[in-house]
Amino acid sequence: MNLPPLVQSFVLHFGEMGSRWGINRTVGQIYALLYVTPEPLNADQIVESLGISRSNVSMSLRELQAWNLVLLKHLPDDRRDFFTTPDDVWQILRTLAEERKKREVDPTLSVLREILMQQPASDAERHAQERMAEMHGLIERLTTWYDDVKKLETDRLATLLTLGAKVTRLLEAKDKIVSLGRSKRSPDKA
Amino acid sequence: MNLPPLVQSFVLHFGEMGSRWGINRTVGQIYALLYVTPEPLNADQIVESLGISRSNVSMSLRELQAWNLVLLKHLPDDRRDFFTTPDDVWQILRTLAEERKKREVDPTLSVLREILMQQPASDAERHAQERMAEMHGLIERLTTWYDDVKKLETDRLATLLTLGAKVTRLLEAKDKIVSLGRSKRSPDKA
DNA sequence: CAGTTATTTCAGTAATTACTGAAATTACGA
DNA sequence: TCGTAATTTCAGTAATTACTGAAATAACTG
Repeated sequence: MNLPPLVQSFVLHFGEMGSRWGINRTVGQIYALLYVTPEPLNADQIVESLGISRSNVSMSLRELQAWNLVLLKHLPDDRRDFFTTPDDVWQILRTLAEERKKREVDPTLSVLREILMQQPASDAERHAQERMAEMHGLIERLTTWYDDVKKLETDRLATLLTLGAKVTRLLEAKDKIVSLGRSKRSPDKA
Repeated sequence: MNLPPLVQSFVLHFGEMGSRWGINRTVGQIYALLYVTPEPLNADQIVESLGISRSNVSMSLRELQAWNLVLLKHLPDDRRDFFTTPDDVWQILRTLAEERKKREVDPTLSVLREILMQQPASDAERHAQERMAEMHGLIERLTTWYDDVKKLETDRLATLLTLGAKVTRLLEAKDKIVSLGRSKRSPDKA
């Protein structure tokens, strides 16, 4: 591997983290390299930079494409494939969230749904189904929220993030106003 | 493996998903089993239920404990260890988020910080640092938000989730009120 | 079309990770 | 203290995953 020291640290770190993130070392390294490099790179440049086999680069790029984490570019008068990552880190975040959901959450959601359709044949199964229903309920809530939030334009999403838990204060305020209005017109029965 | 069919489906699914979630098959299966079983189980019961070796169970329980996903219980007049999962799925979610952040995000954050401290020695390094700064900024924003939100009590968190993107409407309303107030007193210069 | 370059595929091998059984350790109870 | 039950450790092996090099395929060019 022959890279500027700062780049190398970054690339090696992504390689090490790869396994924790559900990708492998090479995939992590290639992603990191593309991310910090200003111009798109072709496969041979990656081979050169990371000191790995051509076939490994080919397979890893395919993997990164499956994750939608990489863009294929073509330069004029050059028939080689060049690759980069999207510039916008928010877009990267969205892609990452979408793909992880698809791989890590959706399959479980559908298995849970399937099991919950069945008739329990014992107390054990009845109890198990109850627990699965709780899990299913939580996951559904989370994914509904996610589907909702992912539609926001980036600057609104950023606002939402910055606001964080402060939103609840806003909610409290709203509650007060609402209950105030209600108490004027028709006070709570409880 | 000798389990009621519904339980078995669930357990096998968690086993299969294990690798995608960064845990292994056995750990996933044990977790699933404990999650749906009403009473705490001891190691031998797990061996029995899943048909795996005693030592594997021991190691996997240790792993689950490292994740804080499992509770150790003791029954009176029985010196064996019994295990369950917490009842509250929201609590489980919090633990999961915390542990994944610790393992998957924090190390990268600290590597980024370290690299960003260094003096770039070339244009390539300068550009790479800019990209890393973008990534660092985004991750910091996300973790700040997370630190903020995780402090909320569960019902507030649930409200926030249910509200989802609708919050932005509330924000728009607030913006209007604020800008209205401002325009009365001292209109924008821009 | 033949020759050249770029990319992919895939069988074999290397590296890593998961699991087992036997032995060691720990924690009691008589 | 000795014996027994519970748990852990760990060396060896099995299973899985990652990677390579050679061969095949695809995409162009003259």
